[in-house]
Amino acid sequence: MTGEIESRERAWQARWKEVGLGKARAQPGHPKFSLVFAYPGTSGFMHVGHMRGYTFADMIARFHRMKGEEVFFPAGIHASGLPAVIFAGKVARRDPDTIEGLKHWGARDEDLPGLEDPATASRFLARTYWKVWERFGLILDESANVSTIDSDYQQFIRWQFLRLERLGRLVQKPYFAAFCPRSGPVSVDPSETDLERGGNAEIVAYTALPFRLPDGRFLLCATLRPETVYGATNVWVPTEGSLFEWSHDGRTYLVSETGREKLLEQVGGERGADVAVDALITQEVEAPLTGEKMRLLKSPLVDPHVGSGAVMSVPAHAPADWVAVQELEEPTRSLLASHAKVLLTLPEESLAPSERELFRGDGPPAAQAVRSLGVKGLSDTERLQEATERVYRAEHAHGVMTVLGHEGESVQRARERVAEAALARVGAVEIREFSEPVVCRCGETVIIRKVPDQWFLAYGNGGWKDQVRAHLRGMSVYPAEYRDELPRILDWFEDRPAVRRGKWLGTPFPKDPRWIIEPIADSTFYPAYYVVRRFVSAGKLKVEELTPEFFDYVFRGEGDGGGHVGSDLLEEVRREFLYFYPLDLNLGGKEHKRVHFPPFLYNHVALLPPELCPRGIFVNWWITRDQAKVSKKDIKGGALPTVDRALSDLGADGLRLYYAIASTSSQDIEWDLPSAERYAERAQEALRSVRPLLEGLSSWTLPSLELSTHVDRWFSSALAGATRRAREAFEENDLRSAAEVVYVEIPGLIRRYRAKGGKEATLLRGAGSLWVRLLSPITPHLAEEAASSSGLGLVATAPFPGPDVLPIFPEAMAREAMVDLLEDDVQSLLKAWKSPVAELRVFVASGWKTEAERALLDAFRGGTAHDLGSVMKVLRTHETLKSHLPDLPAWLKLYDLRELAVASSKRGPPLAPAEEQALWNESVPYLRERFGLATVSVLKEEDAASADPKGRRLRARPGRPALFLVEPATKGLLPGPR
RNA sequence: GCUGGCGUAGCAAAGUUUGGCCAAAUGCGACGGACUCAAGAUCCGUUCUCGCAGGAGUUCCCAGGUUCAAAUCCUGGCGCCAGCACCA
Repeated sequence: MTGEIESRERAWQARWKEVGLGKARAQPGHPKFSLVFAYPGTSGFMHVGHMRGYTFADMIARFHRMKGEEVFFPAGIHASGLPAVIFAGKVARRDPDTIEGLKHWGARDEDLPGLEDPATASRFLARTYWKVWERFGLILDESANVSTIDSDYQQFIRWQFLRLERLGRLVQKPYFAAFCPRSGPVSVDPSETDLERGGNAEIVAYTALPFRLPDGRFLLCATLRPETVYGATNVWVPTEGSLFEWSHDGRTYLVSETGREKLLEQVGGERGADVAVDALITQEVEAPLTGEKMRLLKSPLVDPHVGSGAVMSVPAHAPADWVAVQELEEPTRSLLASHAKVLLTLPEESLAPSERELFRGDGPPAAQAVRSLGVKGLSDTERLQEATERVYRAEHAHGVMTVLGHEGESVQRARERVAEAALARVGAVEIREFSEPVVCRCGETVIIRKVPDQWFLAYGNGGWKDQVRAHLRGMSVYPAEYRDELPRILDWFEDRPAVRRGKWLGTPFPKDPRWIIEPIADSTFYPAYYVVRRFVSAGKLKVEELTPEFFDYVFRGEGDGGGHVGSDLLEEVRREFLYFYPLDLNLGGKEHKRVHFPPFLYNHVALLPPELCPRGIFVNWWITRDQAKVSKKDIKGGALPTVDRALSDLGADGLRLYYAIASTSSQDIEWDLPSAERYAERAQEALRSVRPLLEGLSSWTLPSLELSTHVDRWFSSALAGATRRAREAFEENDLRSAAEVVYVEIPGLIRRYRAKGGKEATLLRGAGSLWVRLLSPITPHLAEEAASSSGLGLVATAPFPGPDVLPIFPEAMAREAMVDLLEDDVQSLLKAWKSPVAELRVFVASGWKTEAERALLDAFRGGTAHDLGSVMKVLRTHETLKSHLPDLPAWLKLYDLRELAVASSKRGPPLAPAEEQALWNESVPYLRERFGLATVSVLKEEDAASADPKGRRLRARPGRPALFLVEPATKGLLPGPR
C-alpha cells in the first residue's frame, strides 16, 4: 500500500508543477500573500524534524491560495557561515555517515573530491533540500530559488551593508573575540565546530585591582567581586616561581606570565623584567580604595594560569580564603581570622530555605557555608567549590552592603560602582577570561583578543529600537506567547558584530573586504531579494547590473537606478517588489526567536518605509526525540527516521497531518512512530470517507437545497459551523484547531447524520465538496486523490469554502441541543439502572410550567428576583399561575436559582409544549435505536398520571422532560394509554 | 547567568487571560459488546471511587491564602524543559 501512496503523491506533485501552481504573478490590485520560511543552512541532510515548519508554511500558503490570493512562496538556501565548511571537512575525511548520505542522494565516488569544497558541498545539499520539499508537497516558487553564496545575492548584500552604513546603522568599536594563536578566529559554541573542548565557555570580565608595593609597583589581583576589596585581609601569591612586569599607562604591574600575555592582547602595554616571588614575600602592600596595608602570603590557591597570578584574600566572604586562612600557622591564622570583616547582610526573608540552611551558626558567611557543607580543607575541592558558588550566588542575589560609603546598597550595584571607581581612579584594569579552558581543534589554547575596530550593527541604538517597537505593535505575531515576549527581547537587544575575519562562506564586507559579513547579518532582509532573483533567473538581469543604485531604486524608490538597466525593466522590477512586499509572514523555528527575527525586523525598518515592513511572524516548535533537540548536527544513526523512510511508511500527507495535529505549533512533539502511524491512517480514512461523497460532482458551486427535515437542517447548520471554524482557525494560523475540525469533527458529523437517518444525497455531496477542500491545505495529495474521479478538477486551486456555504437553521441547532440533553439524561439513567428496560416514557412538561419558566427568566433578567422568596412573590402575581400555586415550590426546586441569576440572559424562551412533544415524537426512532429500547412513549405531564406510578412526571421542565423507565416484568402497572 | 515555557485522568492534550452550566472537551490506548467466516473499518458501553432514577464523594504538582464559589486569582515551595552568549 505504501509504495502506492508514494507514487500517487509524486504524480500529484508533478501535476501541480505542470499547471504552474507555485509561480506567482504580480497582478496589481489583486490581493496577494507573501510568505517565507527562515531558509535552512547547509549543514547536513534533512530529516522529518525539519519538515514541520516547512510544511506549516505550505499549509498556510495553500489556504491563502485557495482563498484566491496570489501567493508568493519562495525559498532559498543560507549557505553562509561555518556549516558548509564543516560539512566539506567531513567529506574530506570521508566521514562514513556523511559519505553514506551523499551516496544516498546520488553522489558518485568521483564526485567526492569536488564536494570537499564548501561551496560545492553547499550547492549539493541545497539540491537535496529542494527535493525533500517537493516530496512533502510544498508548492514553492522555484524561480526565486537563491543561495547566499550566489554572486547576485552577494551584490545584494553589499548594497545592503553600504546602505546601512550610510544610514548610520553600522558602528565601529572595540570587541573581544576568541582567537586561536595558530588558526585565527574561532567560534566558541557548544557544537564545538572549531574546538577540541570548551564550547560552553563564556567570557567573564575580571576586575584586576592594583595593590601597591612599597617600591611603587603594583601587584594585580584579579577578582569577579571587586566590592569585597573592603574585606581583604591579605594577598595570596603563588608558592613558587616569578611574577612579571607589565607596564601600561605609566604604571608598572606585577602579574603572572600568562596574565601578562592576556593583558598584552587585550589592553596593550609592554613587557618588563621578572621578579622571584620569594623576593617579594616580605613586603607589605597597600590595598586600593581602602588604603589598608596587608601582607603577602603564599598559597596553593593561586593558579598562575587564571586571572593575574595573585588574588586578594577575603576570608569573610570567600570560602576558599576562609579555609586557606584556617590552614595557616599561628599566630597569623588567628590574626587574619579576627580581621575577617563582614561586608554585607543577607536579609533572612529573601533567602530560600536551602540558603537559610547554608547560612546558620556563628561567624562570617564563608565560615557558615564551610561548616554547613562540611568542607574538610583546601584539598576538598568539590565541597569547596560548591560552597564558593553558593555563597557567591546568594550574596550576589540578596546581599545588602553594610560597608561605609555603600550602606544599604545591593551587592550588584556596589560591584558596578566599585569596579568603575577602581578602573577610573586607581589604575585597575579589566581582564577577560574564559570560564573554562578553550582548546582549538589544532590543539592550541584559545585566547581572547581585543579587536579595536570591530563593525557592529547598532541594534542597541535607542532610536532604531523604538522604530522596531513601533512597527511591531501593528504586526501579527504567532503564537501569542512570542508576541508578548518579543518586546522584552528587544529591551536587552544589543549591538551585534556584523562582520568577522575567518574562514567561512559569505560576502566580503564592502567597506573592508578583509572582513566577511556575519551569517546572521546577511540573512535579515533577504525576502526582498527573492523578488529580484526571479528576474535574474529568467535571464533578464545580469549580476553586474545589480548595482547599489539599482537596489536603491528597486527597494527604496531612490535615484534613477544608475542607468545600467533599461527603464522599462527597472520599473517592472520595482512594480513587482511593491506588489509582493510587504512580506505577510515569516516562519521559523523557535531557535530563531532571539536570533533571526529581531534582526529581520531591525533591517526592514531601517531600509523600508513602515508600509513595506513585515506584517507577520510565525514561530513553530520542534519535533524532538528524547527531549534533546534534533537538528541536522545532532543526527546520529537513525535518531529520527530519514525522510525517505518516513515518506514511504507514512506518506507526505500522513506526516503533514501528524505535524499539524499532534500538538499545537508552539509545543515540541516528541517523535513517536505509532502515533504518527495513527494519523497517517486517519488521513487515509478521510480519503476513503470523502471520495464516495464526490461522485457525480462537477462544480464547486453547491446546489441550493430544500431542507425540510430537522436532521437535514441540523446537519447543514453543523457543517456550516464547522466550516466557519476551520476557516477561522486557518486565518489565525492555528493549524491544530483547523486540523481537529477537519479530521475529527467533520467525519463525526457525517457519521452522526447517518446514524440519525440522514440520507439526503445532495446534502451529502455538498458535505463532500466542502470537506475535500478543507482537507486540501493540510493533506493536499489525498484531497486531489479523492476528487480525481469526479469532474471537479484540482482541489488545490478550488475556492476555499466561505462562511456562508450552507444554510444555518438556528432552531434546528437548538432542537438538536435539546435532543442531546435528553440523550444525556437517558444515558445517565440507564447507567445507574441495571435491570433490563422495556420502555422509556418521556413526560413533556405542562403548559403552565412554560409560562412559569418564562416569568422566572423575565424576573431574573429584570432584576426583580434573586432568591426563592422574591421569586415566589413575583410568580404569585401571574394570572395564569394562580391555579398552580401549590405546585410552584416543588417545581422551583428543579432549578438552580443561583445559576439562573448568572445565566438568565443567555437563555432563550422555552418551546411551547406541543412543539416540544412533536420534537420528541420525531426523535423516538433515534432513541430506540440508540439505546436499544423496544418502546419509547412521549406523554404529556398532565394526562399521564396512570402511566407514572412513581410520580416522575413532576420533574418535567420545559425542554427537559421527565423520564420513567419500565421494567419488562412489571405486571399490572401498565394500563397506560399505549 | 540572562530570557522564556511547562506541571490536568493510562498517554497526548483543551480548559487558566475574563473564577461559577468543570468529574473536567477531544484524540489515542485499554477493556467489554454489536456486526463479521475472520480481520480491518464502523457502531455502542466502560475507563478516579461509590450508586438499580438522572446522584454523592474525592480530584487538575505540593502547601497556604482570597472568595458564597478555585484547575482557573494571590503567596510560597517542588519538579521538568527550552532558547541565548558572534551558532545557523
